[in-house]
This record gives sequence, C-alpha cells and structure tokens, in this order.
Amino acid sequence: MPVQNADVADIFERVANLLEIQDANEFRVRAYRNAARTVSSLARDIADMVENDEDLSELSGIGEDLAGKIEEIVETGILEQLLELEKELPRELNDLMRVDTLGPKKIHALYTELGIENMADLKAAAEEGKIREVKGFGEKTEQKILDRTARLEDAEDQRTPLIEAEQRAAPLMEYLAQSSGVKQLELAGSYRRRKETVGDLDILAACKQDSDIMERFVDFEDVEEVISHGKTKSSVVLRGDLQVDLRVVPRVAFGAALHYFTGSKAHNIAVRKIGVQKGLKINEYGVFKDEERIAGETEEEVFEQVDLLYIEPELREDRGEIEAAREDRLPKLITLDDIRGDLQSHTDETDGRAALEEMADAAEALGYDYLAVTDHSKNVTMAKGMDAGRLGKQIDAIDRFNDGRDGIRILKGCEVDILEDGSLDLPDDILKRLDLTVCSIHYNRNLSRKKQTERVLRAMDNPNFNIFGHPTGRLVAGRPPYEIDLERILEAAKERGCVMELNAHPKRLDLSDLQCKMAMEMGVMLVISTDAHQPDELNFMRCGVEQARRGWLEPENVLNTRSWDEVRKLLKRD
DNA sequence: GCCGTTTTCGGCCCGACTGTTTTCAGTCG
Repeated sequence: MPVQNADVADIFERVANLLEIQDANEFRVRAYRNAARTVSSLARDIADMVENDEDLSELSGIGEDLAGKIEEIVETGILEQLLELEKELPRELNDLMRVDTLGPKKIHALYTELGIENMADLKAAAEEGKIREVKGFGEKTEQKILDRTARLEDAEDQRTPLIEAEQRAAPLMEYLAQSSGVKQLELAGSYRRRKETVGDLDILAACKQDSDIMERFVDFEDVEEVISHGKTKSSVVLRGDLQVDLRVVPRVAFGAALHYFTGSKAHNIAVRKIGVQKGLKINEYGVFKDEERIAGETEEEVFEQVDLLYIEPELREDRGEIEAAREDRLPKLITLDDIRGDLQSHTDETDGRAALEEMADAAEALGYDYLAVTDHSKNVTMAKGMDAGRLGKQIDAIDRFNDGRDGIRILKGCEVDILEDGSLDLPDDILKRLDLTVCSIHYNRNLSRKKQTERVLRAMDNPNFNIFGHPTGRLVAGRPPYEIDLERILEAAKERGCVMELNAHPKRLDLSDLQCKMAMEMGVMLVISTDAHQPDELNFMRCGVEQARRGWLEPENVLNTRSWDEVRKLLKRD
C-alpha cells in the first residue's frame, strides 16, 4: 500500500513527541509538528508529489531537511531518525502523550524514576500508588492518571461528528443562555468553523461581573466530570465523553476572544505573527499597541488592525485565506440560499421511506426548482435496486407526475452502481431516457488503488455517466475511503465533463473539504446532493453547503446553484 | 528545523488553570 499523507504526519508526530521527551529544542519540535500538520492537511497525495519530483520545500514549514525526510518515508515507508530515537527511548512512550495531564516532562520523569514505558506500566504504577512518590506528582495526579487510562481503554473515537455535537450542544446552550447577566454567548472552535468532526466544544460568553454562568456550567445535569473550574475558564466532560470549555470575557473583548477561540490554531498564529510585525500584541482580550487596547469588540476590528478583510470562520485553517484576505481575493462562498435543487434522492421504490409525491412536496417546501429521484439500480440488492423494467415504469410515472403538476420539476434519475469491471449496472438504452445519472461504487471496495481508479475511469467513458456519487466511500469518523487516485479521477472528470458529488449526508460528507478545494482548483464542477432517503433528510443540504464553504466553493463551482435549463446544458445529455 | 519589508543568524504566539509548590513548572488550548 502506498504511503499516505497521514502516515508521514504520524511519523513526524512521533518524532516530535520523542524529541520533546528528550527535552530537545522546543522550536525544533514545533517544526516537526508544523510539518505533520502541513502534510496531513494537504489535498494531494504527498507520495504522488515525490514521484513527480516536485519541490516539497515549497510547502509551508517544510525546508530542505524535512523535504528529504518526506522523500525517505515515501520511498522506504520508514524514517531512520525515528528508529534511532526509538533505540534511545521506548517507542510506546509515544502512546502516553494521549493521557492528558501527562506531557513530555512528566513522561520523562515517570520513565527515568519508575521505568514506565507504556500504558500498562502506567496503569499498574498508578494502581500501586507509586506515582505519587515521584517528585512533581501527587495524589491528585495519580488519581487523574487512573481515570484517564480507564477512559482511554473504552474510548473508540476521539472526535465527535459535527451533527452529533450540534445535538449535544443545543440543550447546554439553551441552559447557559438562562444564566444571569449574559450579554453574548457563542459556540466557537471547530464547531464554528463547521469542521466535519469536533474534538471538543468551545463556548464563549460575555457577561456581567456577577454572572452565575460559571457555577451553572459546572452544575449542568449532563456534566460527568469537572476538569477545571476557574473564574474565567472551566472545562467539563459531558456524558458521552464530549469535553466542553467555557470562557468568560469582558464585552469589549468579545470579538477578539471569538476570533481567538474560533481558531484554527494555525490561523491564529498566522494572524498574530502579522500583528507582531506591526508592533501589535493580539490575544483573547484584544489588539494592543503599547499596552493600550485599540480593538477587540468585534472580529471585524481585529482583522482590520492587521490589514485583512473579514475571513469567514469556515476558511480559517491557514490554507491560504490570510494571503487571499490581504489581496482582496477571498472567495464569495456559497450559501444555502444559492441552492436551487437536489440531485440525489431516493423513494420507497427502492430503499427510501417516502413516496415520490411526498419527496416532491418536501423539496417544493424548501423552495427548490427541481428534485432528482435517483433510486438504486439492480445490483444493489439490499436496497431493492431496480432493473431496466422497473426503472422504465418509474420514468413513466415521473413524466405523468410532472405533466399533472406545476411548480417543482422531478428529474428522472438513477443511482447506477459501478460494477467491478467499470461497466454500469443498467443498459445504455434505458439510461439514455433519464435526465441524469449518479454513478456510485457500493461493492468491491477492496480493490487495489490501480484497479479501483481504472474501474471508475472506465465507467466515466460511458457518455451516460454524469455525476460520480460519494466519490471516496468514506464515512465521517467511521469507515475510511477506498483506495483511489482522486487526482486522476478529477482530471478525467474535467476532460469528460463529469461532475463530482459532494454528498451532504452528515455521516458521509464525501468529498472532504480539501478534496472539494482541489476539485475546484482543477476546474471540475461539483454538485451538493443530500442522498435523502426521506423528506426530512433533504435538510442535510445545509451540512453539504457548510462543507463546500470549507472547500472554498463559490456558487459558480456548484452545479445545483443553476436552473434546470443550465444544468441540462452542462450535463450534455441532449 | 524553519525562515526573512528589521534578519542567512537569531528569532520563533499567548494566556489560564492545576497541582505541587511556597513562587512556579507543566500542561493545555
């Protein structure tokens, strides 16, 4: 299996951890962490870049040395430097970094004083009461370690899908809003940036001095553990293991704090660096010049002080938005209002839960001009997929529906399964009768990267192939994508006028933000579709639009911001 | 280890909370 970006990032993280435990220069450690972040947030495959002999040192935070190390990892699968470090220190010390309250210094102390090399050693030492005897440790730290090791044992996934975080956040926010003296209350962090998963929730409040919000926060009924509890900052863990931080700031600093706690961390660092160049200090309390606060009530003020246009939260990942804001070339991000229809949905003809009429009513209620019904083809047997005969009948039924109704137009579609050999699951003569096809992979996910890529390229050769549905097959915080060379697929899509789906279902969000950005930059058209299996799910469009915004998409990059007449022309089916 | 409208050397973002300390190091975000 080729080396993935995540593999390179993981190796750099491990190097950084071990160097830190060895008490290496902190800036050197940071360089490895920055490189890990750069590589993991790269849309392209780093292995391809190495193969094409591209200059990796052009990437931010990658110099000559780290470029060479990336090449070594891609070519050999390992990094000699990491092996050397693991000779000096047990490799499993790396795992201990996952235990919070333990950082490099404490891990080093536990290793040298007690010979603790891994999670099992740590747990045993804590149970035997040995930890408290080490200098700098006490009973409380020991108890925390016991709690954390137990929690890590049954914690499967660290990050929470955004949609689930929304459900957990809503009652808490409602509760906090009822605290005394609350002026402003907002969810910041990756939640506000609309990232597909969140690690924790960051809540920001501006309130009167005597507000009871902090007390109420730690007393919330779903709080399972209070990690810290101060006057301006507290952290708790909710049932279901979701950490929530609450920060209280003065109202005049709310904008600066909102910017600060919205992040991302990399974006903040980049903005603060500009501040330093201008002789300004930027922190959560404002923008300061010689101890005097010169801005901070709104985010707009903060950006203004560093000569940047306002940057939407979804863009704040240090992926070029700072430069774009400086040069007045920020994207005019797509909004939900730009959407004029939905091009993937299912009815009870296959695995949907509602009849065509109900789906049409729901789409019309959303103000759409059109809704494509794209039920499954026959190979997807568990969804009661349709053969040519059944699809023919559905086409006739949709024609009758449209004839008898003004307003919304139902488009005749099909989610056609792409078979293992790259052929489509239904004959061309029936596919020709459709307004559009969504072609997707449902089976044989385990092909090699080469075979999987060729399978899709071959399918795209069929003139009846319009939209590549959920192109990587991944599930958010769940199933990984299948192996596929997305760059080649995008090149082919560009050549053949095929459209890439951004599947808006919150469990899919497929393509990812970075993949959307890459497609857009390559000039490939995208479509945001909900894949709704019941009327309610048409509302998932919101999730897709948020993901699209993170991918820098403008209305013109997205097919279904257009009228059906324009869509039809772009699909070239006539 | 990276990087350059002060720089190829000498910097590298900033503050809150905890626990173990008697004034602060370590961790975290």
